[in-house]
Amino acid sequence: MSRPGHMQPEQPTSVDDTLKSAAFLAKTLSDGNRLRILLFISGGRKSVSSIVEELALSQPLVSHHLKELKRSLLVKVEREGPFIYYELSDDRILDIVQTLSDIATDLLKARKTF
Amino acid sequence: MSRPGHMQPEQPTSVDDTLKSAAFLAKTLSDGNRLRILLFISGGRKSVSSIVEELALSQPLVSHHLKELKRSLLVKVEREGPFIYYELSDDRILDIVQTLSDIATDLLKARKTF
DNA sequence: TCAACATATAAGCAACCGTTTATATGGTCA
DNA sequence: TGACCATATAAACGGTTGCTTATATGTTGA
Repeated sequence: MSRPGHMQPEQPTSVDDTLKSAAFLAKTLSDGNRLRILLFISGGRKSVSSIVEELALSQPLVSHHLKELKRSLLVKVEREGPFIYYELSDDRILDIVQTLSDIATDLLKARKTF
Repeated sequence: MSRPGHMQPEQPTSVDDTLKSAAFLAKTLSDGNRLRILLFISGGRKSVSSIVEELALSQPLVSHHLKELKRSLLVKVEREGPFIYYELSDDRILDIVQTLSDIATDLLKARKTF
């Protein structure tokens, strides 16, 4: 059966819906500080305070960006005593950041060459 | 030699500068209509009016988005008579859009499962 | 030169974003 | 309980974004 009783009915997902989701993810990646945070926590789960120290950003600003990353499901959160650890939820995000960097570098280089 | 006389001096590019460029590209990808335009012109160079027709968007809106795509160097432009054709400048953009879509789909599926 | 077409630009607007400053929440340990 | 630490939230701000409506620019063919 394609729809067992205990599952939610699967609403058909249009191409446009998927593109909207992709655009939503891209928006989350569209801030330099958020990319720095993503790269930093890609080295293993990190507490908020360690991010604040490493990236030299204010604590509320880091909290705000982490909230955005969580909202787009790009990070997983774990509480451990008074500390809260953030972790990358999908490593393919790193590939995307890397490819975006490569493309940006190439496009700029090609423009200067003209 | 690392710096022949006819070349511009290469200013050192920091990791943060590269991340900023990547973030800038991501911002251009952060709108559903721009992604639709990119996918459409990935099938070969397209005139503005054909984009307007295919995507059912207003002509000024399409022009506006094309300007953004051009500003971030993601498209190349060619005039031919009264028509202006836009073309993808780097096919890796398609991989990125595809991967973003995949990740978005997986993250949403994983969330519903919990 | 003029009309018709293809595209770009300008002005305006509600909504959103990144950041700062200030304050609240929640956990730990004495 | 209360002081202390880690983190989150709220409010306010200037700046940006996506879109619409209206107008301008530029090309073609008569």
